[in-house]
Amino acid sequence: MATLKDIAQKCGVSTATVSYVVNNSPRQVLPATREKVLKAVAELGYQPNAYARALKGFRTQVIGVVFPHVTVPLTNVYFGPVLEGIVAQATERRMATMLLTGFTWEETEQGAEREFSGICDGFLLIAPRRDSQFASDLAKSGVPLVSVGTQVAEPGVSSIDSDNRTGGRLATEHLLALGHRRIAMILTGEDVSPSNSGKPVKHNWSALERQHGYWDALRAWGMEPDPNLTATIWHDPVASRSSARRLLNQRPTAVFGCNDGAAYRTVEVCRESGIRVPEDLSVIGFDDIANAASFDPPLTTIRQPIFEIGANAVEMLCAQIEGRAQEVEHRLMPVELIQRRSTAHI
Amino acid sequence: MATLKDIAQKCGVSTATVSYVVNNSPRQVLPATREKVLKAVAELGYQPNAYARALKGFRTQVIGVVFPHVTVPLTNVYFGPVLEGIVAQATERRMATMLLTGFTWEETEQGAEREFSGICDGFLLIAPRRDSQFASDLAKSGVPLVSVGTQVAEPGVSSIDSDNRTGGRLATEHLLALGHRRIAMILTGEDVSPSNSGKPVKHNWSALERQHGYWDALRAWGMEPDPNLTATIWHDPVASRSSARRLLNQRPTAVFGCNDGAAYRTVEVCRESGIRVPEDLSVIGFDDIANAASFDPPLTTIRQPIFEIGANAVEMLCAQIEGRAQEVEHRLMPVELIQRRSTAHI
DNA sequence: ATGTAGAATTTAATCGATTAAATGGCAACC
DNA sequence: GGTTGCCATTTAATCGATTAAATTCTACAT
Repeated sequence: MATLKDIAQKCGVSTATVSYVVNNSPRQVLPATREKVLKAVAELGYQPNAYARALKGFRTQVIGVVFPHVTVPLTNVYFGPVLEGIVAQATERRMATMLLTGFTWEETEQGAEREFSGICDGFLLIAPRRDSQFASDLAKSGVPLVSVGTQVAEPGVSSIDSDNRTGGRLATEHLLALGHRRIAMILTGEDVSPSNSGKPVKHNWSALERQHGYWDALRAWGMEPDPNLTATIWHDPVASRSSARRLLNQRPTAVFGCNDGAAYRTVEVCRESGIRVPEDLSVIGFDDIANAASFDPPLTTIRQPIFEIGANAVEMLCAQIEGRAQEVEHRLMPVELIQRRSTAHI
Repeated sequence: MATLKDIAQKCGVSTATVSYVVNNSPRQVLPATREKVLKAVAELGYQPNAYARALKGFRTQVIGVVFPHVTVPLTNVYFGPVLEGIVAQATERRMATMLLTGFTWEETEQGAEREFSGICDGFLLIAPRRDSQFASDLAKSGVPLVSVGTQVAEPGVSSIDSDNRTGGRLATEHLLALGHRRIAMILTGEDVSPSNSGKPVKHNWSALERQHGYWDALRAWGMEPDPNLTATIWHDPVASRSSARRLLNQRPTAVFGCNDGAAYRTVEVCRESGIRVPEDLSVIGFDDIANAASFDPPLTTIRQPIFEIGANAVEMLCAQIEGRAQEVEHRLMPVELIQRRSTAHI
């Protein structure tokens, strides 16, 4: 690899002069000299060393995306489009995206901090939950940081998410307007398998927000949420099914799944039990993932702008990186009811 | 951010000593000194500056994945799992994955080279075609590089791919064994829209390899490929459909789609034209993407181990990076016929 | 007391850039 | 001729690490 020095030697000038030419510095450089240097640069295929530059405090043009690989694989219906949005927006700004991940959340945080903290101009945190040591550390050291999909506990960390609470309300109001009164909700969470039954369930932040919206709607219609009409499912398919079945035994007339996957699994359980959707039970989801429209029946759901969330996250992060001083911001992206055929009048 | 110097000052030792402790150098360091340094490191939350280290020739533990964003979006059925495999294997090796992309292939190559060439220990190239300036440049400068899914034209560049030619043969033999004789093939390519009709079609490397396998099988059965039984489709859905229709007018009894998407689109065109699959026409795909089994009808296809391709690519790249000297290697991953219901005896 | 081996630590060069400050050269003006 | 001022260029410090070489210190034998 050719260095500044090589160019300088070849041209018989100092490295400073070469640097001025290469960086288009406002310094005066004789046109003849500039010419000579540019020629040598082209000939030797010189590329400035990114590390040396970064050492002098330049931006590296790299965004770190921190996420746990196990719970949120890339092909995930949520994470995939978010990453698409991130990469598209980063590309637009000529930045690269670095994926920082581990097989558990703890490993992810440690790895990101230990190995790569110096390399990125800023970080996007796709944390499944509110508590994050990494977020606290970064926030304290003033490194630009935006949390995606979760408002982390650490104050002072900006975040972006869809307006889950409004979405939860919209979904529930839709069911209420269709005449439903016994409306159940299915949450998702972690570590709730039977083997772990003692410990408290750790729900995803977004699921809890959506539940708040669900409660809001019920209360606005003068109803109090019935704890028996809420169930949690998780990655274990067997346990999830039995949990769903238990819920259906409570005879709800409608189910609000906190995401399309949960809704779809409910539909599957219904099919096995001979419950028709939407005739016997209305089901509404959340997300409007790519194939929600081709479900059988096509799924009524709340659409959230997943791609735009990723793009906005990059935009917010760049604002921080470039020091366009900002208050802490919790940006909420609008959601929208998409009516299809899995919900019907009672 | 705390630096080596800060630690050194706090402990009243030189930076060299701190460096030795931090790096567990074989140098002798008094246990008391070591203790003192480690304590300061913990207290100040010191992290070595990755750039300074890299400048001294250390590995950065970053793999660059170079791909054009437009043609191969992340949620793509092929690219998604490949990237999964890459990230999983990289994570296993405590490396990070940097996504280097642009909106066109040219932009991608320029960007990767211009901005980030110094940052990565090596590169994975997911090039859609054989000719790549970037690959040539990297190969010449000796930067570790593995091409994924394409054998680039530049000699000396290792590659990994599934055994497309064997797969093409397997698919065709399957159809021949079912009694089919008029077997059509659908390729995919770029820049073949009507507005671009003058220029030659640029087919994907993998599609062409599969076509070779198709020819191999036909010839082994004493048949000469009929050019009228080959069509190309591309991103433009309208033009693609008319191309598929033209092909069907040639009355094949079976169609080999060079990937599952192509096969599926053929099935759709058949449905519109009242052609039943597999009764009137057998259709076989390639890839075995995640939902090939839930197609209607479930798609017979050639499975390629997409995830493992990504993982193997990282392994090959790391071998290069670590100097475990290798010949140039073109690794071919095994493929497998998956029989489902879209193909039938004539 | 002196010399010396070996352990512990420090000094200083280095990686490849950037950039403030110093320098050199040249023309214009009194 | 000598001074001034400006332009072009170079010198040298700097970023934060690593590490060969130099140095200091300790302990022990003679």
